[in-house]
Amino acid sequence: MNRRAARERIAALGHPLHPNRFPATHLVSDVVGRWGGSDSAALEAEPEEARRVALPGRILAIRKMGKAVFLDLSDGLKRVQAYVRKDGVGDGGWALLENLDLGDHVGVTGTVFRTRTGELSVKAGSLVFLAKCLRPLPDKWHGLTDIEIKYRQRYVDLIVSEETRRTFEVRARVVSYVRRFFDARGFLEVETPMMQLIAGGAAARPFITHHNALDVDLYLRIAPELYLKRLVTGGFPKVYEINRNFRNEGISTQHNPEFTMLEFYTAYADARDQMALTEELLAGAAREILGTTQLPWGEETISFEAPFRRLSMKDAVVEYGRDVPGGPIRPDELGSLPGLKVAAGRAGVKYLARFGADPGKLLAELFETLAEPHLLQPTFVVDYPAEISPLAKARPDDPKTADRFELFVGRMELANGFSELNDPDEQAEKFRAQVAQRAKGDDEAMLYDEDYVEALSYGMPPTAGEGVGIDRLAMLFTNSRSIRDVILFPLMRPKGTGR
RNA sequence: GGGCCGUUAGCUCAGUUGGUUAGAGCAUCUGCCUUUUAAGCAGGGGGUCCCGGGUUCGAGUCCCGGACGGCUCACCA
Repeated sequence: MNRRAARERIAALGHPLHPNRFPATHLVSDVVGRWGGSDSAALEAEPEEARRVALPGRILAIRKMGKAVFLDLSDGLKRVQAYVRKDGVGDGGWALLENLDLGDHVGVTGTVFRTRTGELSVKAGSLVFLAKCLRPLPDKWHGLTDIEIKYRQRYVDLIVSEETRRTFEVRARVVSYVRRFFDARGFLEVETPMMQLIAGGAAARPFITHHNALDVDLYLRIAPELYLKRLVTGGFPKVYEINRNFRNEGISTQHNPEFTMLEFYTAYADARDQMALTEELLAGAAREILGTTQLPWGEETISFEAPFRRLSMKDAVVEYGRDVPGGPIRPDELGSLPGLKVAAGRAGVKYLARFGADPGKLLAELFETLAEPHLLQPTFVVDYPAEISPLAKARPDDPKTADRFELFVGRMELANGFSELNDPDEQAEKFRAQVAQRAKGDDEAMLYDEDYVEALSYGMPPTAGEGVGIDRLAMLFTNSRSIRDVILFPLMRPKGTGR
C-alpha cells in the first residue's frame, strides 16, 4: 500500500503517472559502452556538453545520503548510477525523489562523470517520473532464490538477474548463429506443419487436438522429419527448420513438453557428412558466441574442439561395462540375443522382460545404462541397431546396423542423425513392423504414414538428416543444469491444481 | 506414478530434549547525514510458523492426512 500511496503523492506533485515517452539520448548500456572505459581525467577532458545525457532506467538501488542520493539505474542489461543532489534537481525533483521506490522507472538528465571512488555516474540536473513499480522487488542481496517464481514470473527474474538475462541472450545468439550457418551453406529455411494427421518422425506420445470445421483429430507434431524429407523429394536438396516439437511425456531437467528442435537435411550426403557438418556448426558457434571451444560445465569443462570422438554403440557398452558386477561385458556377448540377455542381467538393466525379445532394444538399453552417464565430452555414438531405427538406412556392409549416429554431450543426447531410408518398399515394411509393435502395446511405436511412403516412391535422392535439441544446446552454452533455465516460460503445473 | 527433501515477517534464513510474549539481516516507516555503492547511525511497525486433524497440561517443534515446490527414478530429446 505504501507504493500506491507514494504514487498518489507523485500524482499530487503534478507528475503524469504514465507518460507516453521520454526523449532519451542514451540507454544505460550506451552510457557504459561510451564512457565505461574512460577514467576520471579522460571524462573531465571532454566538454560538459558532450557528456550530457537524457537517460531512462529502472531503479535497482537507492542510497540516501541526506540531501544527496545515489540511484542505480538499469536498462535490464547494464547498470549505472545517478547522483542526485537537492541543489541539483530543485525542490520539485527532490519531492519526487522522496516518493520513489525500488523498481520505479525514471528519466535523468545530466552529465556523465566519475565520483571520487571512481564510479561512473550521471550528475542529475533534472529528474522525471516514468512508471511506478507497485510490487516489491526480490531481496537486493540474495536476489530471486524461489525457483518457482523464477519460472512462473520470468519478468521478475529478468528484472533482477543479469545472469538470466545473459542466458537468454546467449540462447538467441545460438539460434541466430545456426540460421546464418545454414543460410551461408545454401540451406533453405522452411516451416512444416505443427498440426499433423499422423504424428510421425520419432517415437513419442503426441498431444492431440481437434479441428472443428473438418471434424478431424490432429496431433501436435513430435518431429518435422517426414515433412522435411517430402521437401527433399520435392527438389529442395538442403533444407532446415528450427521450431517447436511437442511430446506428451514427463517433465524433467532435460525435458519440457514443448521444445525447440533444429532439423536439417542434406541431399547426396550420408551420416558421416552430417557428423562433420555438426562438428563445424558446434565448434563454430562456441567460438563465435563464447569466444572459446572450452565450455565450463559445473566443475568440469567440455571441449567443443573438432573432431569429436566416434564410438560404436557396442564399443561403448564394452568400454563402460568393464566394472559390471559379475564380470566385464564382452564383445562376443553383444552379437546374440542370449548373450545380450546375460550381459543385461549383469549390468542390472531395468525392465529386462520388456526388451528381452528384441536384441536392438536390449543393446540400446545396455548403452543407456552403462555408457550414456559417462559421455561428458562430445561423442558421436555410431552403429545403432536397425530395429530401433525405422526411418534410417542400413550400413552398406551390414543390414542389421543402421547408418545412424547420436551425439552425446554433457551426458545428454544432443543430436540424432542418419542416412535416410529412401527405399519406399523397405520403408513400408518397417512401418508395418512398427504397427505390429504398436498392436502389442508399444504406444510409442510409429504409425503407418501412407503418403510418406508414396512420396518416397517418387524417388528421394540419397540424403542424410539430423535433429539437434536447441534447448539442450543452450544449456551447454550457458552452463545451465536445467532445461527450465533456458526456456523463458517453461511448462509449470497450474497453481492450485493437485496431483 | 514411486522415493527423498523443503514450506517460519515482504525477501533470505535461525529457532535447542515439546515449555514465558517466535528471532536476526535486508526491505518498510520515522529522525540525522550533499561523492555513496550490500552506504552508515538511532528508533518504530510488521507473523494464519503452508492447510486440516491428532497426541499432550502445553506443538513452529512429535504423529496422521492434504496442498505446493525442488531433486531423483521410470517414459523421453
